[in-house]
Amino acid sequence: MSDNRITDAEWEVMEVLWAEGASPSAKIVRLVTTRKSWAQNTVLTLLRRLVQKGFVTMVKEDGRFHYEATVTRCQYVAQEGKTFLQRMFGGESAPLLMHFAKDANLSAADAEELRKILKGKSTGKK
Amino acid sequence: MSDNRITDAEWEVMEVLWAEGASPSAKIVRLVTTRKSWAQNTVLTLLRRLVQKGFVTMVKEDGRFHYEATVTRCQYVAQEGKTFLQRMFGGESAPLLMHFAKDANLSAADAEELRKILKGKSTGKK
DNA sequence: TTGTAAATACTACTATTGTAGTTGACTGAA
DNA sequence: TTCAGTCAACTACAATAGTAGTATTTACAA
Repeated sequence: MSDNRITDAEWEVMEVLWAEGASPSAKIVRLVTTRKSWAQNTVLTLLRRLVQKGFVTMVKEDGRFHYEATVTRCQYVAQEGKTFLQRMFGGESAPLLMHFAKDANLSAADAEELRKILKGKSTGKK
Repeated sequence: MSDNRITDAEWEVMEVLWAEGASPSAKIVRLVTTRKSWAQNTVLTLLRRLVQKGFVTMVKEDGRFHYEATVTRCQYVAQEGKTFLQRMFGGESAPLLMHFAKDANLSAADAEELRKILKGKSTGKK
C-alpha cells in the first residue's frame, strides 16, 4: 500500500520491529544500537519516518508509545520482490529462478521441496 | 566494482545502453525519451552521472562522444541480486527460490530446465 | 573564417536519505 | 509541587536522486 520504500537504514529498524513486535522506543533503540553504532536520535528519526511512510504505527500505552509494524515482513518482501523481478528480469520469473538457482547452496531437502513446487507448476502455459 | 547503485531513473538509460551498445548521446536521448517523457537535459544528466559512477564510459569517435556501458546487464544483475538476496532473505537462496517459484508462471520447458539445475545442486551440504 | 546548430558542460532546485543535535513535554520520585 | 530524567518533536545539514534550465564549446556549412 503506497509506493513508499523502506530504505537501508530504516530496514534495520524494521527488522527489530518484525522480530520483537510492538515495542516501546527505548527497546527499539537499545536493540538497533547494539547492531549499528547510531545515536539514539538517529533511530528515533528513522522510526518517525517509518511512521510517516505508514510502515509503523504508534499506539499510546501506559503513557508511553509503542511502535508496531503495519506490514509483515512477508508482505513487504512480496512487494519488493515484484519490483525487483520487474526491473531485473523484466517480470519473467523463469530467468530469475535460473539465475538464483545456479549458484544456490541447497540442501537435499530444499531441492526436494522446490521440485515439488515445480511439479505443480509445470503445466503452466507459456 | 564500487558500491554505487544504478538508480531508477538511471536504469532507463542503462537499458538503452545495454540494448544498443555504444551510442552517441543523440541516439540515447531519442530512445529514452520515447519511453519516458523527460527533457533531453534530464537524460544527459543521467548519462553524466552514470559516467561519474563508472557504469558508463565516453569515447570520442569522429568528433562525437559515444557512450558505452562498462558492466554488462548480467554482471550488474548478479551484483544487485546478491544484495537483494542478503537483505530480503538473509542470504538464504532456498527461501528466495520458494518464494518466487510459488507464483511463477513457468512453461514446461522452464520447469524442466530448472529441474536439471536442481539435480546438479541437490548434493549440497547442510 | 565565421555563424549557427548540435553537443557537452555547468548550474540549480526540490525531495529524500543518513545522521544527529536541541527543545519542549510528560511522568514518576522526592 | 517541583525537579530530573525520559520520550518525543522539531530542526539541521550534507549527500544523493529526480528533473531540467543556461552557458559554452565544437564542428561543419557557407
